[in-house]
Amino acid sequence: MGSAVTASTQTITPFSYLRIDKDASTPIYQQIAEAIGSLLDSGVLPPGYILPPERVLCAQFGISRMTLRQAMSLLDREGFVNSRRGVGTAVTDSRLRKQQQEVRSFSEDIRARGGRPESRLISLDLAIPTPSVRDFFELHEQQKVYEVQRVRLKDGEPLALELARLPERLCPGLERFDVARSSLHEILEQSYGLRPETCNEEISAEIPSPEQRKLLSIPARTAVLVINRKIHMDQGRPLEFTRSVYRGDRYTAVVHSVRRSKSILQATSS
Amino acid sequence: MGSAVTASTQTITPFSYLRIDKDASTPIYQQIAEAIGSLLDSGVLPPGYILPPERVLCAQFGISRMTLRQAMSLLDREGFVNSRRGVGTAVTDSRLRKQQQEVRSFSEDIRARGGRPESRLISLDLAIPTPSVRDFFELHEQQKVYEVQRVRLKDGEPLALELARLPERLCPGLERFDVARSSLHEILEQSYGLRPETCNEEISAEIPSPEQRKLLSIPARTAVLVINRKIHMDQGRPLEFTRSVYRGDRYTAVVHSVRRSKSILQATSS
DNA sequence: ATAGATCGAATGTCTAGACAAGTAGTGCAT
DNA sequence: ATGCACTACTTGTCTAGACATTCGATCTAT
Repeated sequence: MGSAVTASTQTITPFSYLRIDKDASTPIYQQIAEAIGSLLDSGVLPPGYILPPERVLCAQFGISRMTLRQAMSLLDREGFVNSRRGVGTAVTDSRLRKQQQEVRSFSEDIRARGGRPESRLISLDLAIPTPSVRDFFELHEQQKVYEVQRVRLKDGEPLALELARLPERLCPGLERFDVARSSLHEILEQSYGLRPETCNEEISAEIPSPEQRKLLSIPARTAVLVINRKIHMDQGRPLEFTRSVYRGDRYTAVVHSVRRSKSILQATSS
Repeated sequence: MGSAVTASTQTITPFSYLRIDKDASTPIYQQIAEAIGSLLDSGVLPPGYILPPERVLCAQFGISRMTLRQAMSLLDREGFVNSRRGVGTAVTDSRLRKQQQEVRSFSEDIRARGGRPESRLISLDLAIPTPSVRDFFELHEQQKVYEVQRVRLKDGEPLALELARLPERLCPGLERFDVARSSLHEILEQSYGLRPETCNEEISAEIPSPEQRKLLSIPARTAVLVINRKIHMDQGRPLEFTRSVYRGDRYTAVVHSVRRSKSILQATSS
């Protein structure tokens, strides 16, 4: 407050009240990114608002410019702000946040939609995989996969039919767990140390089979949304291959995408 | 070659042959990111390969470490490499590239799938929008929107029925263009300077109506994939609201997602 | 053999500057 | 009034260091 950084009058901005702890274990740039990020997130600053210049912020925080720019880089990367050389750094509209599409399990998905997820186990087998499944898992002739078939419910109502396949090699003894009660992904992470990293989904529309119709209580003249998802782990190792059949009248897949940013390699565009 | 950076023997790596131009207009860190990126992309270095330490690369390129780290940051952000403190920087499996889901027009989508996109214009009207459409575009009572209805074809076969809505205010005189021949997105960008930035899609499965069945020549017992896409521009301004109906037997939506990275604000998780 | 201390090497963070390059406005000359 | 040079201010790029933190291997004492 009383510090005379420059002799001129200091404009009071919302940034004047942010404080950082230089001795904390979390790095300064992260503290600043979080502080400014939450300032933007709370809606205190309207979209288009021009932030104070970097040098002013540096002086206020008492840090070097490169450190501040590291924080700004984080904010820019996630779409909180938008810098233009020679002009300044402006607050971006919150609808424009560049969040990556996230890998979500059924449970996480339903909870994110404000529902209560449940499962009913239909079968849990150890089986010889079909060729396409074996290909995906890169297995030998004899290696088996777990096939977990469940009815998935949202708020007590049947929503989807799910067939998850996992290689036995990665999670031996899976049948000992109660896959109906706890989330399959929680079991994989906590008991086997397996973490999904990337996911590729193929979404298509189909007419339900009589069996699907019965298991999901699908009314007449209703289609189903079929999602085939392939999940990989950190070094690209295949983890899960799941086919989910959702009631078309109760479920909608949501995809968020952004404009192609100038990539390092823009070979794919013709 | 002849430079004696250190007295010890220099290991020859593929990086030894990369050259940069310090006087070029493109920044050094970007040149280096591109050079190393293309090296990784060409598959010269296998996944898991440990790059030379930063300080070695700095010496080879004759640049400062912060500059090299800026290049590495780019590569890391796009998933080309993976750094671990105390260990080193390793090449990531190419299947693990963290590409953002991209905004694609129908034409771009079909071309990316290796097909030839075409259009047949059904109607182009200037109409009073429905409440939900008006809400999205933030329009007043009297303001109108263009409604462009087209049959979209892939390799000459009807694939989708598309109803695109655009506010008249943004693209007055749109009817003068040949929206059947050229891509709507190209017209918007080149003639009106309108560029899509983000896109939100809701994908659902439905039973086709008799009219849809006729226009798309949909066979019996086939569902349709319905995609509602809302496109925004740079400051979050709404640009386009489109409803597309795809033949379920010919089209599959593809979604790529990644594990939630440690975000600046991780408030959403309960 | 095994557990623990040590140490070298690697990335992570940060500093205090410098110059480059783009933008928008000021003010002058026409 | 109009066009143009100039200037102040902004972000972008880069340097040459410093110390911190983490990991893995080696060495040592038990």
